[in-house]
Amino acid sequence: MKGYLRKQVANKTDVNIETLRYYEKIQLINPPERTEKGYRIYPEETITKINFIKSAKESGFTLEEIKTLLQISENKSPNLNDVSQLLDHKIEDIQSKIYTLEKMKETLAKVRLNLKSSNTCPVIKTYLQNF
Amino acid sequence: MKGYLRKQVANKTDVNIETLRYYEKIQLINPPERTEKGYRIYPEETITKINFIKSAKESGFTLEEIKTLLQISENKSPNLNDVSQLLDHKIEDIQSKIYTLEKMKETLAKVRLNLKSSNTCPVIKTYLQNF
DNA sequence: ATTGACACTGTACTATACTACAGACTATAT
DNA sequence: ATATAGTCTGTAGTATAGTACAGTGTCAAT
Repeated sequence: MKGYLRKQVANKTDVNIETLRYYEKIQLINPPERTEKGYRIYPEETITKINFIKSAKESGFTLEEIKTLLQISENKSPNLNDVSQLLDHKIEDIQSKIYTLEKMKETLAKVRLNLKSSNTCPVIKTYLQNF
Repeated sequence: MKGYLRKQVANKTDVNIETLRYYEKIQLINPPERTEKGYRIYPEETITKINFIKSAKESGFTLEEIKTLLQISENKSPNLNDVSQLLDHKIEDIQSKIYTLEKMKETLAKVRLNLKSSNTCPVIKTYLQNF
């Protein structure tokens, strides 16, 4: 019987043990196999998936969007054209997030540079001019 | 009396009119000036700020984090060393978000490439190998 | 055989981030 | 003068994403 129990998955991925049940409920992860006595046995894949979900969440995707991303990647959508369109859309989405983050990074780097030289000048001006 | 009424700000930034009051309540934006009769008059700066908040939210920052980002940029923190450290931390944060997004983009691009060639092969494998 | 750590279910509670609404006032246009 | 569109306040309700807990069962070690 290879695989992980709830607690083990929770530890390995550093999420709350209840979160796994929640993700199963909203169908973000597949219901895992069960032992005779009804214990969930998660495959290795679940670990990878949870880690992906964590990353995607941090990058501002909702669980609903992540579900879509996973469906795309698993090629579960019925129509190939739909998938293609969705993919393009998601890729654009991601690109624009990257762009925003890069602007933010630049701005904060500038703020840091100016920190010691002038704490009288309201740095927000430097900052806001970028948005 | 230059500035914008609530509705105007809401329209310009495409947020719900009530969101402005909410952001004021949680001190994400400063309480604006009022007319004699108590109407809020928002300065141009607020528009910029709201737009920034929207971007940052999309990039996965919480309102609490955004508050910090704004405080840093406005140089409102008391201690310069604290600010410097926080800045470094935030910049790293942003960098790691960018990294994740770039991996996701690449992956989806690969999935798109493989779309027509093979819809039998579960693309999730290509996908998950990147995480 | 019993203790302790884990599992199961269902249900309830929480935090974050809004969003809506009621009841009253104000401003502008006809 | 009155209609209507916008403002004010306080308060309540919603969606998302968990998180906790009660009551019960299971397993491994002593």
